[in-house]
Amino acid sequence: MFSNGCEYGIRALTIIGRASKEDRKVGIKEICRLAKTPESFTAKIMQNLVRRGILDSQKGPAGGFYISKDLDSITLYDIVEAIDGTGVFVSCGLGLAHCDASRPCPLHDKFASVRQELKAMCKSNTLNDLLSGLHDQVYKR
Amino acid sequence: MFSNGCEYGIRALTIIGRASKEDRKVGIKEICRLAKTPESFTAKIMQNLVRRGILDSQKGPAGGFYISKDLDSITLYDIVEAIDGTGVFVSCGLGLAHCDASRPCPLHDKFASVRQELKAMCKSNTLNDLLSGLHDQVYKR
DNA sequence: AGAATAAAAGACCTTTTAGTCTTATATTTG
DNA sequence: CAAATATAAGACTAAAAGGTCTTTTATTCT
Repeated sequence: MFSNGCEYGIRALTIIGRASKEDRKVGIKEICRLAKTPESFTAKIMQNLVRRGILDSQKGPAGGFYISKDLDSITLYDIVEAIDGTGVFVSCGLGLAHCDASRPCPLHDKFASVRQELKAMCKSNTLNDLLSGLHDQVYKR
Repeated sequence: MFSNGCEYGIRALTIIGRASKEDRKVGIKEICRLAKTPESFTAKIMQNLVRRGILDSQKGPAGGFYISKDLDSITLYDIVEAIDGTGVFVSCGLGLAHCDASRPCPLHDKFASVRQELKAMCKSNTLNDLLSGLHDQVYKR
């Protein structure tokens, strides 16, 4: 459904979000240790999210990643869009470039409603919502 | 959502299914011309589906692909499973190997219901159902 | 039987995704 | 200012997905 990078990104953001609630910055090593994600790859994803304004970072000692925005203002949709784009929310189930209500593929209506529910779910869940489901050992292997 | 190969496979099957209703076999060239899919790649997918018993084929002149099963007995789920496997129907939204109701990831419940709707949709739609939405120029570019 | 036709098989190539590693840059602290 | 620390940037490598091409095998038709 989502790319590996996107899954890693979401997991990492929950770790950072939790720390941010305690006004703590988190280094990439700690993020990846807790999120169980590959370090260099995750770092690259984080940098992309910083550029897109979802995340903040500070270099140097006592630096790390943190979130300055309201955790309720960052939706799952925002995160997925930033990493994977909107394809999963809008593309035709049969991969057609020109599939819409006026020229529907055989799957159009049925697929559209699934996509719609996915989209609604992602729009209605914020990073803060995810934190309530994040107990200490969630990402244990 | 589905792989390219899976999308091609579904499109190709609608072409073959329609022909099978008229007791016609279809060659790979005609299938790909109508389904707008790449020929060699589609052929490979068809061969996989033949091996898995979803599709039948006959070599030689006047040969081609056809479906001998009841078109109502082949669900979208069967097709997706044959080509992409069951991953999309069962995997954790955050990519965790051990995510379930007893040890849920922060997204588990919300994601499970989307996945569930996708699964239900795929199980309840048969190849025959798709044919009613297939008018002549559906896969026109 | 021989020629033509069509799928089967599998080697091969290309592109994208996934992931690593090295070097540079910024920040803090002593 | 120097040393240490941490992110930024980007070149690089590996693996998977996507796709092509050639050869073989089965079937039909003359």
